[in-house]
Parts: sequence; C-alpha cells; structure tokens
Amino acid sequence: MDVCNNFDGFSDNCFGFQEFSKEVKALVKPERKLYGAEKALLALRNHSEAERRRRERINGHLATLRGLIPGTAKMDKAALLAEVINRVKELRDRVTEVTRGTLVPTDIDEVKVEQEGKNDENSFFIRASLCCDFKTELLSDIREAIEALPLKTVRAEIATLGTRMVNVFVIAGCNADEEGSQSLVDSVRKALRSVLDKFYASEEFSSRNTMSGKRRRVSLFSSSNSSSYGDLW
Amino acid sequence: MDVCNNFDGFSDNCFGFQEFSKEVKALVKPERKLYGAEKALLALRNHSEAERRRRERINGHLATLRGLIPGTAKMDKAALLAEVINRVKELRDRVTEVTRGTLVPTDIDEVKVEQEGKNDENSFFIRASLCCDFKTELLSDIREAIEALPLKTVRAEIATLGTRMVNVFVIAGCNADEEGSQSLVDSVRKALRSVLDKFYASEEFSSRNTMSGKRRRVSLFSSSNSSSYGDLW
DNA sequence: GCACACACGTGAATC
DNA sequence: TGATTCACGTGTGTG
Repeated sequence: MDVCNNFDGFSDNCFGFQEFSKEVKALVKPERKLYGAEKALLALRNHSEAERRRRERINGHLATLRGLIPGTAKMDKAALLAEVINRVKELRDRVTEVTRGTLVPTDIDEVKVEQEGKNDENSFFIRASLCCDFKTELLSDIREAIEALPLKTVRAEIATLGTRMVNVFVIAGCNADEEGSQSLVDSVRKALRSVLDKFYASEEFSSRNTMSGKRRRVSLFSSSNSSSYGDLW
Repeated sequence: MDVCNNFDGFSDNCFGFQEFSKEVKALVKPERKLYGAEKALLALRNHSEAERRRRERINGHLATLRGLIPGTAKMDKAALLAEVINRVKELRDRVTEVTRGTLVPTDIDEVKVEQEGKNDENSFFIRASLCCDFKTELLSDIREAIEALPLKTVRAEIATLGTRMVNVFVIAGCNADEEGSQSLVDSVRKALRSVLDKFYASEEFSSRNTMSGKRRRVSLFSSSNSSSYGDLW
C-alpha cells in the first residue's frame, strides 16, 4: 500500500494492493487461515462472475436496442443511447400528433389517463379521457369529479358520434416528483372510473342490460386505436 | 507478475502488476527515464479521466431516459433499458396501429420506406409507400419497379382521394443482417423514387408546370402526419 | 454474512 | 502516436 502511494496520483486501490496484501497475510499463516483465503478467493470469483453477468445483461439490452433502431449498428454506447432518446421522443411526438385532431369516440367504454410529454422540465401535463355512451347527466358528474381534484384543467374537449361520446381533459401539473405525478395520475383515473361506475350502476338499476365486468363493447365501427396499452386503465 | 500467478485464478493484469513493474523499472534509472515515467503517469491520468467522462456521458443519457419514461426512477440500469425497449416497441406499435386504417393520400408527393417492426427475430418487414397524383400509367410502373426487386410483396394497398393517390406495399424479408436489410430498404426507396422521377419528367415534358426540386406541394387539405422523419426519404 | 448494483482504474484494441 | 471505446476485476455501499 505504501509502495503504491510512493507514486503520487495513485490511490490505494488502484492496483488492488489491499486485496493482494490481505491474501498474502492470509497465506503466511498455516491451514486455518488458508481456509479463509480460499473462501475469499471464491467470493472474489463469484463477485467477478456476477459482475460479468450484469454486464452481459446490460449489453444484451443495448444490443436489442441496436436491433430495434436502424442505423445504430456501428455507434458506440453513448451515441446509441442518444439515438434511443431521440427515437423515444420522435415516436412519442408522432403518436400525439397523429392522435390529435382525430378525437372520435370509439365503441369501447374506457378511461385513459396518461402523463403527456416533457417531464424533462419540472412541468408536465396529464391527458385524461373518458369514452362511453352519451348522457347529459354524465357531463356534470365528470365536471364535478375533475373539479374536486386539486388540479388545473388546461383544456377540455368533447366529441360525440351517434350515441357515443368522448371527453378529453388536459390537466397541468408542475414541480411534482416522479411519485407525486404518478399519484396524481392515479387519482384522476380513479375519479373518472368512479364516474363511469356510477353510470353503470344507474344503468344496471334501470335494468337496460346486465354487465359482464366493467368493459362493454358496442358495435359502432371497428375501432383500431383503442386497444393495447393495458396500463392506461 | 509471477507472484501474481502464484494464486491460481488470477490473471496477470488483475492487479495491474505489469504497469506497476514498468514504472518501477523506469524509476530505477535516473532522470531521463523518470521523464518517461512521469509521462506514463500523465497518460494514465488522462486515460482514467477520459474514461470517467465517457461513463458520465453514458449515465447522463440513461438519466434522461429515466426522465423520459415514467416509473423507471428507481430501476437499475438493466431494468431501465428493458423498460426502454418495451417503450420503443409500444410506441412503434401504437404509431403503426393508429396510422393503419387511415390510409389517405396527403397533399405532398413522397416516398416513404421504412423497416417495420420485429427484427428481433430474423424476419422483418419493409413498409413502402408512394404518394402522388393519380395516374393509371403510374400503377404499372410501380408494379414493375417492385416486382423487379428480389423481394416478396406481402400486402399491397391503394387509396385515392380526389386527384391524389397513395400506394402501400408491405414487403417481407428474412435472414438478413442489419446492413443487408438496410440495403434492401435503400433499393426499394430508390426504385420508387425513380418511378416518381420518371413521372415528373413526363409531366415536365408535357410542360404543365416546372418543378422546384422534386417535392411538390398540392393544396388538398393540411396534412398533419406526413411531416417529421426526414430520414424516411 | 450474502447478494446485488454501481463507479472506478486499468489493459487491450481500433483508428 | 495519442485519442477513444470496450471489457474486466475490484472496492464499496446498500439491503
């Protein structure tokens, strides 16, 4: 260790001398201590192997990312990750762009609540939507549910088609950490779902039909974009 | 070095003894060689600092990815990357899903060729589209161009709106590496562009209008989803 | 004590 | 050659 420090700029551990001298000391004394040394060596082995496995896991994921994004075959890790970031942003923007302007009720009752874009900075938005049969009573229920939450509604839209409607709310949040914003998302989702549940209950009471679960399919037209994303429920 | 190998399972370089002994030898001899040692130390320093910077770059990108994808705050690197992979796939699927079924010609002449999904396994698809004015002659040109390529067309669609049309081809490929599939994409793109160019040439010959570049804007309606993704050209 | 994850410095390869 | 990237083993902290 001291030897090592004779060269300035070298810290103790840079040559692994500590470990080395430990082993030496252990080896000097007979038998019993040797057990300790063997054990230590085994531990060291396990350690390095575990670390190798960890690296393989990470690099494996990086490799599949390379396969997922064309043109990144020969990039180094950092450049690859930068490209991944761009891709995620691009795709996210494309989705919102292609989704925007096509606010059309689908034939599936659903509540979607998701955090929308740019939590790069401290501000963020929550986009909440509820799609179901159109009932004027529902509107006030929704309004109440949303306004009961300590949130600021930035934008609200409604679209109807036939007997169906979809309501969209964009809600502003700021200065919330990861967990805070997630709990906001959850509370919004809960609020809208309770509105939907209440509606179902009243429907059921008026015995128009019985529900099998909470989701209901109404054949209006084949909806293509309302599937996937189970986590949005 | 020999000392090091006395412990089996330890390779030469595991303690950095090579480097160490190099420095020792250098120090034994006076003055001139000391310069060499100093230089070596400096180089080592630069090296470790560069490596530190590299790590910071990578970790920085990982951090922004964390910020970009909610719920990954406390994940370890591997889990984060796995989540990133899921996100990219999800978003990619959402885009194609939300795009599909809305095959409508836009007001911009364009050729899009992109690799579509799942090159996880060895098979993949290429989705190629060409959007331009509708001319019946074009159809056979396109057909010829596509069939001239050593590819299997899995699906083909055409949609028209007013004077505009868009053709979509889904082409199957398999057992191609990154570069191979990329060159296929390029050749498809080239083929479709040549069709478009030929069309332009004949149009120009018939002197309906002069082109400024190859792109042409026709006001039909404001197209929203044909923007971005310059790399698709 | 053990398992896991991370940062670090180093050796080697590539350009 | 120097600069840069990667894999590796190790030290260290946390649960």
